[in-house]
Amino acid sequence: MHLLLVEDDHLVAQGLIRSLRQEGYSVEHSGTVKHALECLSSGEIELVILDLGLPDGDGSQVLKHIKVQKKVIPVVILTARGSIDDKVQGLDMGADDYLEKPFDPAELFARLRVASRRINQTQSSLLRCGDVVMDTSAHTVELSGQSLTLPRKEYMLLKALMENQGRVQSKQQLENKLYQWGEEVGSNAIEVHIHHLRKKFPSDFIKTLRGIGYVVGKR
Amino acid sequence: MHLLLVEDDHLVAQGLIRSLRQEGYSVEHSGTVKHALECLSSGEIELVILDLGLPDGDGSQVLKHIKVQKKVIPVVILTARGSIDDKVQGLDMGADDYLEKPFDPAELFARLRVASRRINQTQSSLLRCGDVVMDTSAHTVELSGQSLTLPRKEYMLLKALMENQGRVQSKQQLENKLYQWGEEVGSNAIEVHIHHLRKKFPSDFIKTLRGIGYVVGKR
DNA sequence: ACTTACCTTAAGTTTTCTTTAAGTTTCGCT
DNA sequence: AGCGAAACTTAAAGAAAACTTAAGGTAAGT
Repeated sequence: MHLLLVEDDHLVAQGLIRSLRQEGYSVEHSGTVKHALECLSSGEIELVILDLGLPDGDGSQVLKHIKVQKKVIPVVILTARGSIDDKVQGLDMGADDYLEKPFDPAELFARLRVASRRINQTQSSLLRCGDVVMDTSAHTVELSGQSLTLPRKEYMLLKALMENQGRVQSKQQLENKLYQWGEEVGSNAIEVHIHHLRKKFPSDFIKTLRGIGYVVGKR
Repeated sequence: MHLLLVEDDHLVAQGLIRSLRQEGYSVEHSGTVKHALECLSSGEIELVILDLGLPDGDGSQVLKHIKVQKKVIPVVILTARGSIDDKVQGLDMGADDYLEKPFDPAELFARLRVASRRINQTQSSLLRCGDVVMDTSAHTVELSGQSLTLPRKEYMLLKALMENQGRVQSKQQLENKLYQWGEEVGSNAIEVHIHHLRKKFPSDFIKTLRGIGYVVGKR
C-alpha cells in the first residue's frame, strides 16, 4: 500500500518512515506542501498522513487539493494542533481521521489499518480464506490452526491477494503493491515468491489465470 | 440518516440523543446488548455509536455481530476505556473510529460526519446478460452462479460482446478490440475463439448474423 | 565482522494459449 | 435444388506465459 507521509520534522519523519515500512507500507515522504502535491499527482498514492504546520504553507492545502480532485484517498491528520476547533475543522475539510501529537505509534497504525481496510472494503483485520487465516494487525498467518512464519515479501504478496479474494490481481498490480516506485523489478520476482508461497499452502490455494494474474478464494 | 446509539448511562444518552437529533439524525437508543441487536436486525440502521461497558455484556459483541453479518455499517466507539490497547483492539475489531470519554460533542459530530459521508460510496462494474455475469474489475465470469475461467483472448472477446449487448459486432470490430494496431491477424482466429466460447456457454448465447457479425443478449 | 535468511536474477523447462490452415457444414440466393 | 460464400470444426505447430531451480547478492541480526 502506497502511503504519503507529509511531515517537516525530520526526526519524527525518519522514525515514522522506518516503522511504517516495517508495517508493510511503501512510504513516500514530503516535507513541504509543494512536494506533497507533486507526489500526489503521480496518482499512485492510496493513503496520506498529514502534518498541518509546514514550512511553505498549511497542510490543509494538501487536503483541499485531494478533495477538490474527488480522489478517494483517506487522509489522516497528525498534528500538534489539538483544540476541538482544529479537529472539527480538519475533519470537516475531508480528513478521515485526526490524531494529536504526541501520539502513540500503535494507535496511529491501528487507525491506518482502519483506513486501509476501507480502501479494500474489508470488515476487520482478520482475513480468512478457507483454511488460511491472516491477522493483518498482528502480522500473523495460520494454516488450519498452525501458525507459520512468512518472509516479508511473501507476507505482503499473500496479503495483497487475500485483501482481494475472488478478484484477480495482475502481476503488475502485485508489483505495484510490493515495491516502491523507484525500485522496478526487472525480473520474475513475483513468480518466484508465488512459487515459494505455494510450497507452504495447499496446492490449489493460489490459482493462476494465465495472461491475467493470480487469485485466491471464491471459485 | 438512521443512527443507533448504544449507551447505558441515561444522563449521557439523553443529552446526546437531543443534540444528535438537532444534527439531523434519526436516533434509536439502546441501553443493552440485547436490545441493540434487536434494533440492528430491523435493517434500518446506517450508523452506530457504541459504548463498550453495558449491563448485559460488552459492546464489542455488538461490533462483532455487525462485522460477522458483513453489514457495511460504520461504528464509532465511544467509551471511558482510553488505553492505547483498548483503542487498538477496538479499531482492529472493525470499528471505524474510537473516541474516549470525556469527549467534546463537536468532535463526535465531526467524526460522525466523516463516517456518514463515506456511506454512499459503492461502485461495481458488473455486466449481466441472462445467466452470465461478468465483473470487469475482478476479471471474473460466472455462468448461473458457477464461476469459470477464460483464457485472455476469450475473455476479451466476451467482454467486447457483453459491453455491446444487443449491438451486432462485426468480425472486424472485434479484431480491432483484441489486437493492437500493427499485429494483424491473418486468419480465422475470431471464429475459433467464438467456437471455444460457445462450448462453455448455452448454445444460443452468442448468436451469429451471417455476413454481419456476432451478438449477445437482447433479441 | 560473521552468519543466516531473504530477495532477485537468469536460464532452462513445462504448460497453456493462440494462430494457422485445411476440411466440413450451413446458409442465402438464384 | 444447386452454387458460392460464410461460418464452423478440428488438430497441430508456434508463441507466450508461467514454473522451477540454483546461484549470487543484500540486508538483518548476533
